[in-house]
Amino acid sequence: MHINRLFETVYLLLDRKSITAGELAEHFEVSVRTIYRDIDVLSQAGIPVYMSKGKGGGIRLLDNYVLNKSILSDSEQKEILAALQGLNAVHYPEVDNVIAKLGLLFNKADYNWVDVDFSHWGETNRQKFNMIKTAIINRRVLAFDYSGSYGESSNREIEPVQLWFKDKTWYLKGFCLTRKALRIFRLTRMKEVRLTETTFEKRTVQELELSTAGEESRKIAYFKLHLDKSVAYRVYDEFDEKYIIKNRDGSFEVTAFFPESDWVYGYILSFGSAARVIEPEYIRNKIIERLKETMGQYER
DNA sequence: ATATATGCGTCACGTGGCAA
DNA sequence: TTGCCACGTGACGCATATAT
Repeated sequence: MHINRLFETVYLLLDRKSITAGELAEHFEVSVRTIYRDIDVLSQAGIPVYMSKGKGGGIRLLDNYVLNKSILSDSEQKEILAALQGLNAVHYPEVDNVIAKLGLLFNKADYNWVDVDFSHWGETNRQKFNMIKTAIINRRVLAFDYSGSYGESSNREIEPVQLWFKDKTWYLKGFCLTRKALRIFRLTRMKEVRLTETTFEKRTVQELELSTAGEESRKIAYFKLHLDKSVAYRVYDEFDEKYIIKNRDGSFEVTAFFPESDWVYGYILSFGSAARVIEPEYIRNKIIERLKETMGQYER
C-alpha cells in the first residue's frame, strides 16, 4: 500500500471535490478495485469521504471540508491535519510532501495554515519540532525539562510515539521512562529538548494502553450511537467491546467516551447514514446542524 | 528454503440513481 | 420499465515481502 497515494487522494478530493473511482484508478495507474480499498482505509482513518452512485456520481469529501477552505482557521482543516497525522503513523516521512501540497491548496484562500502554526513559534521551536520528528522516526529517546501545570519543572526521558495536533496546540505522546507510562506533553512546555544516543524498540499498542489504564484526568464526554449493520466491520475495531450492544436485526448500539473536542462530529459523520446519535441531545443537534449546512449547499 | 502475509488485479454479481 | 452508469464487495490468483 503506497501511503502517498492515500494522501494524494485526499489532496485530489480537496481540489476536485468530486472524482470517480475510475479517474482515480487511471491517475494512479492502479485498478479501480484498489481505489475502493484505499477509500475504505481513508474512511476508517476518520476522513469523511463518501460516494454517490449513478451518472455524475463519484467520490467526494463531505462538503464542509471543501467549503471551509475559504474560512479562516476552521476546525475542519485541523481535522484533516489530525487525520493525516493519525494515518502518518510515524513510519512515513514522505507525508511532509503532501502536507506541503495541502498547505499550498489552502494558501489559495489566503491562509496557509501549516505555516501559520510555525510562524508563531520562531526558530527555536521549529528546531524543537524537527528534533522531535527525527526522534520519532529514528526511535531515539528524547530528554527534556518539562514544566507542569503548577509551574514545577521536572527532567524527563521519553520514548516519543506520536506528534499530535489538537485544539490549536501541538502535543507529544510518549512513553515516559521514569513514570513508566504513556504521557502527553505540550510542546510549548518542553524546554532544553535534546536527542540522546539511546534508541528503543517500538512498544506494542497493548503495552501503551495498559500503562495509561485507570488514569485519565481530561474532561470526558460520551455519546451513544445507533449503527447500521453495514458498518459492522468498524464497530469492533473502533469501540470498546464492553459498550457494544448488538441488536437482533444486526444493527448496533454503542456508547463511547472521548475527551471533549470538535473532532467527534466529523467522526460521527464519517459513518454517513449508517449512524444515528441517540444521545446526548447537544451532539444530536450539532450533527443535524452540520447536515443542514451541507444540504444548504445544494439549494439556491 | 519454505510458509505466510500483503498488495494488487481480474472477474462476477449486486446495489441504487437516473433518464429515455 | 428498462438499461446504463458508477459504486460495493467477495472470491480467487499472482507477485513480492517478511517471517520461520
